[in-house]
Amino acid sequence: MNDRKIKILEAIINDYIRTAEPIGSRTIAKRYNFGISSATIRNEMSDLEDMGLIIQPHTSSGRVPSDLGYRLYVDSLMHHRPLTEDETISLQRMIMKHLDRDLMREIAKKIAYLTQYATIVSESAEPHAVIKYVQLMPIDDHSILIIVVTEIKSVKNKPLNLDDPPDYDTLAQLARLLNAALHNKTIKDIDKPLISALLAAFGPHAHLLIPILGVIEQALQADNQTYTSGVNNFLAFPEFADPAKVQSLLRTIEEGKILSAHLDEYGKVQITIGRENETPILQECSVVRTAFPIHGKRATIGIIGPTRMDYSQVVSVAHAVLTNLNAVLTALKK
Amino acid sequence: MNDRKIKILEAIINDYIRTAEPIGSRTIAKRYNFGISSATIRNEMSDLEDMGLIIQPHTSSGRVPSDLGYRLYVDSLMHHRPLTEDETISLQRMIMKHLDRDLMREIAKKIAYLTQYATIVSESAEPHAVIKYVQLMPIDDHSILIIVVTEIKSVKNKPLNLDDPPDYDTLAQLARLLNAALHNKTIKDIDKPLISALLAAFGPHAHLLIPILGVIEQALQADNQTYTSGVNNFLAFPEFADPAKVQSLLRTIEEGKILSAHLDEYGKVQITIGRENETPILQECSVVRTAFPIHGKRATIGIIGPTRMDYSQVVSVAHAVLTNLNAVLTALKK
DNA sequence: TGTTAGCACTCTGCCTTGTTGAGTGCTAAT
DNA sequence: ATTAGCACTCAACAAGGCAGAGTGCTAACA
Repeated sequence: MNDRKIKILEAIINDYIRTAEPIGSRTIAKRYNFGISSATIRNEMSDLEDMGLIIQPHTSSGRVPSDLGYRLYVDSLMHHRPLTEDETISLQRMIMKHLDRDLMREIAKKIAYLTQYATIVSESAEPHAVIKYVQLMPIDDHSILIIVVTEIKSVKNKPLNLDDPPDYDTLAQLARLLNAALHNKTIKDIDKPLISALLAAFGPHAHLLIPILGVIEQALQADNQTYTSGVNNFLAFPEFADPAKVQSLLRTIEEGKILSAHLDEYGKVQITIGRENETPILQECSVVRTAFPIHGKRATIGIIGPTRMDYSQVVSVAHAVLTNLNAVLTALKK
Repeated sequence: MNDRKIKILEAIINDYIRTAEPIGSRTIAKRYNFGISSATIRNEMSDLEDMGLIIQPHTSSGRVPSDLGYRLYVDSLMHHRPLTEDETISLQRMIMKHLDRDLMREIAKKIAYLTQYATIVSESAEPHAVIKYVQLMPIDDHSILIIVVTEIKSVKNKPLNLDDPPDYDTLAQLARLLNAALHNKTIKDIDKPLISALLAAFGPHAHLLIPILGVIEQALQADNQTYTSGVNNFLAFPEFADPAKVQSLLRTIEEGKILSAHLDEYGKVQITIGRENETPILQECSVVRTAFPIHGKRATIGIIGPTRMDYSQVVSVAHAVLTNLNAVLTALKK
């Protein structure tokens, strides 16, 4: 594996990412001034093919990078390509504007716009989320509001209609009981003995406990809000000319299967290329995934394109989102 | 316009909805036993074409319904086709299960599943929404929670970090001030004089007012949550074999332009066919729209397919959703 | 007068065939 | 080790030809 082979492989990958056409030896000889003839390149390409890094779709065509080729490129050849200043500013503005409203949706939009690939962003509860605080308060003569605060800034509430709701002070008393019992508990900690104890403590208001526990469960549950943007881009890729393929891909995306493979680490960017994906239709795609914590929840980003995706750009955009989010969040904490 | 023409038009529309292939006179003569020959049908078809109800894509092909033809069909010929019992039960279960969680998303899914057409469901604030109740409460030593209840069951809340938050009683006092000033007010009623008055009343806690008003504004704002399902179905329609067309359609759907034409009446089902739509790409589609009030908000449904869509089925499904929602909601009110 | 059989004509879709061009592998010369 | 040259392969495209579905028109018929 000499330096020349690397150069040729890079040339093939770069050109193929742009054109989606198999690259021939003559094309490389002309486009790049490596100072070697097409015949030499042919020989090197033959070697690269033996190594499994490139593939010949049919006997007399140019070469196309293989999954393994992309893997090598992604792991050691690829360059980082930072966003322009304008892009960065616009990204930061968007984050600040939507920090507590529609952030996931807007991130999906932004990434799809920047990369021109389909993007999924999903927000779900931390699996180890704990209850911070429960509050009950009267809304009007016939209803009360149940409020559950899980992690800092993550709040769930639900109104409850009652014929004869307890008064303010009674509700405060009940809330005190709940907080004493449930503070820093996870969903698993709420077991039968605990519920029995609470029922007893609630006394004449025991009937309130079930809806309250329901809201708590909802608040702790992973409810997996998912936002998608830019799926239309798939229709422009020649490798997805077959409508049946796109249809099955869109269905897979809609079902949210892309983000099911769980990332453990926050802030890392993970790439799965072609066959490395488990879902059949995704084996013709590459997925760039990353995750970050926000508002006590866990957000996951997935960017999906053909294996011929512009990894360098996509990874740069993903990093940009992570770092700028971080910057805004830490700036706010001060 | 005799009875026989109607029959023939219906035959053409029904067959074309199924097959997407132009229908010839011989086909009709064979498939339907109207007791007339293909030549007679040809004459009638020629008349129908003169009336603008059907179209001949090219000189020697069968006929295809025109937008006008579909309009006639939809307005006077179409039959209602009720859901099966199983479908109704499953629909009702879904509604009850998701009544206060992900209802819009699930409705979109359900309709897309039942009709096999792309479905958009969007939820937005009523333009005349009023403030019902504002509440402030402490979360912990460094933050308070702002809660705004707009219509019954529509609640918005936001935590606010503070160095030195007021205590429980002070907050209650401030909330009382807010409620006195804002009860049953709309966003437009919150003008400068009102804000000045509140600022004065808040005294040393005036700095809390701005974030509070921000949350109120957010609660009253139309935030237009939109859910989409079943877009992949478009790829199966032969009239959308052109990827560029589908791409532009998907983009239009993603941008949420489908529901921009506002329906005034709740509970009505409105159909726009082909050229009746304003958006260019939608002129090859038909859109079935309806709206209903829920949780004090306004929900809008849009079902999109080719002009050759199965109107009868789509309209029936739309009605089914409306009536079953109504049934569940009124049942709960008791 | 409305209906129908028959015929000539038209147009699309599909299949076949031939041609072009890009690309390869191999061999022999440098 | 590199390169020029050559024979070979294969996809993509265009051109031609055929089959089939469908029409409009005319003439015959009830």
